[in-house]
Amino acid sequence: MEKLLRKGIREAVRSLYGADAGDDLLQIQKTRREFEGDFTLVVFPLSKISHHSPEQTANEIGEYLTQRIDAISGFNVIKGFLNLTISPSEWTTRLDGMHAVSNYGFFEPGPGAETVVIEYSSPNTNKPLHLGHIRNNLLGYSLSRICAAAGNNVIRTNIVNDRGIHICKSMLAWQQYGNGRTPDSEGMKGDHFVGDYYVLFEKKLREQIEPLVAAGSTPEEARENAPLMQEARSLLLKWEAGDPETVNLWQMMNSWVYKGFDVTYRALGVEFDKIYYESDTYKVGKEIVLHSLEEGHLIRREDGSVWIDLTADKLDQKLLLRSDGTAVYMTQDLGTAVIRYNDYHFDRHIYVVGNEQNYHFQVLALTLLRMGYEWAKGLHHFSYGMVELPEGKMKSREGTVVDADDLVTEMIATATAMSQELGKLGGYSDIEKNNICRQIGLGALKYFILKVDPKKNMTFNPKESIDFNGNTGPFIQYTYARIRSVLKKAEDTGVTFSSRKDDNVIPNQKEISVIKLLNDFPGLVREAAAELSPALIANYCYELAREFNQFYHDYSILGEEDGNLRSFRLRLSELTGRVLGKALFLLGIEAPERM
RNA sequence: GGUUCCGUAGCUCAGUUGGAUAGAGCAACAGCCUUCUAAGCUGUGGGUCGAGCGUUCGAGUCGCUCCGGAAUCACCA
Repeated sequence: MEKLLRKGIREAVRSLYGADAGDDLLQIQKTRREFEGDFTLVVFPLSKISHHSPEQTANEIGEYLTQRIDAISGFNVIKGFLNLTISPSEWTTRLDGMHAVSNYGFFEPGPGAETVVIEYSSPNTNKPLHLGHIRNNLLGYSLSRICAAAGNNVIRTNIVNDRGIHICKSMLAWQQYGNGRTPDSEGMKGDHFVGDYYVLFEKKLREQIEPLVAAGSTPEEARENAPLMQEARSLLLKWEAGDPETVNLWQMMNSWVYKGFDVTYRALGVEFDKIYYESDTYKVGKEIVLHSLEEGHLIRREDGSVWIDLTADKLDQKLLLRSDGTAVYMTQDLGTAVIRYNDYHFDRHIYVVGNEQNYHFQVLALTLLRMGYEWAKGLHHFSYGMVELPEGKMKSREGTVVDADDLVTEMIATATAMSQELGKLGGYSDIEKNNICRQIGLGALKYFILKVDPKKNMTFNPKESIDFNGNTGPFIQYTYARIRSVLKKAEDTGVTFSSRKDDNVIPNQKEISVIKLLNDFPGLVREAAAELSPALIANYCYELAREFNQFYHDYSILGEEDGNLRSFRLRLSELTGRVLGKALFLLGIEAPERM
């Protein structure tokens, strides 16, 4: 539609003023609600070409377009704004066209499609997932669907941080205080079980630190010298040396954690195509660093540590290998990136990681480039903001961390309670009810998180439960369910609707508003992929649902006597439902048939 | 201190490559179920877009300065 306008306006300018108008001069936007019209041309930039006043220019162009283009039925000019009205029959034609496309709004990967690797989740295996991880997982998963819908080949991947001193801490605590207990023996999820030992380690460590500080040590010294810390370090050395007993313990505890993570991932509805483990990739990272050192890209200091000097790029020197030869965080990320490139030859690699690591990813990409990996230009840090509580950051010390499993459980419980209170889902089996309430509770949570601009920090107030009314996931799900319900009733009562356009249907303003939004959907999918913004999709869902609900409220669909009009409204409703379903799909939100 | 990000209604958030009188939801108040699902629809009140200066026909949006908040600058991850 915009293309058509753009072409027409360019012709008008050429014919009227004998000049070519570049794209930057043709500013077309949707007409604001308070004015009459569908599309607005901002004429100010063109008055330089026309050498007439903005008003006169607008009138001349409007006149030209109305006469030459059938789809444009009228225009009005307010100041420098040319408001164009699209003829109602053009809208029914558009609806017909959209309705006929089977996978409307989604694009197949063409010959030139990019391969995009998306890394998200990236958990440590010493703690269960919390609200911060939920934001990460939901963003990553949604991005993967959006990028795929825009026609890219997407690989969803995860890097599990399964080694390092933090893992050794929970291992040590279990060794010393576990008495052979297991998640099974305690009836606990494995990640929570292991996480408790990590917390226990910190508690016992603090008990050891206190007397040392009282005896005159600085807190830093005391921490380093505490017996538990020493033991944790020696456990890490044993692990790196491949000590069988340590490795066995590590494998056993990690397997507990993975079992727990699987449950959480399944509950959240996220998936991966390929999972990498830091315990594999750090070795490759070390090789790459040593190789690059030989090639002269890096610096070896006297103590044996290896660094890269990025001061020329206004960054610092960065450690890549410790003096004892062991790997740091950066080392394994270098290795992971190289392995992934070898695995997939990606065009782009998107890291979904919090903004606290902005510096890290700047260094990562630059380092790989210095090492000669040109593809590192395709690395992109998708940096999202923290989830904060009203009091500020979540602190595990103060027990204010919002646990992922707990939150999901609560959301479903709230959905269930609300459903009961509203007297919904009569006649459904318990299994069906539970499934729908699960979809709604998760829909509320996911939408709540995804509607916010990813790069901003967001606030979550545990005391106020997430809304189910207004601009929420359930609102959109509800709109979808309503539409499905109408379509089901149509089917049950034998009302059919043709997919072909009827010329004599003149849509009303509400209907046109909905069609306009439906018309935006494919462009929106592309834009969301380009901007990497699930929030765009979420806000679109809301707008579409709201617009449809107004139409639904004001007009009858099945009760319409005029068969052509009824058929048109059914087509409109069906496509709206389809688009809402697809948009929710892009957010990783399920759409219930009834609620 | 350096770098990066954020600041919009009481609260949570939208606001397109700079366009018209800055929008939603929640909360508050007032209405609408005999009719396809009221988790809905309609209305009322609520704003110095952190502050100032600049760029321009036009600034919430771009630039500079300042104020406030966050992150980061580890032989942690």
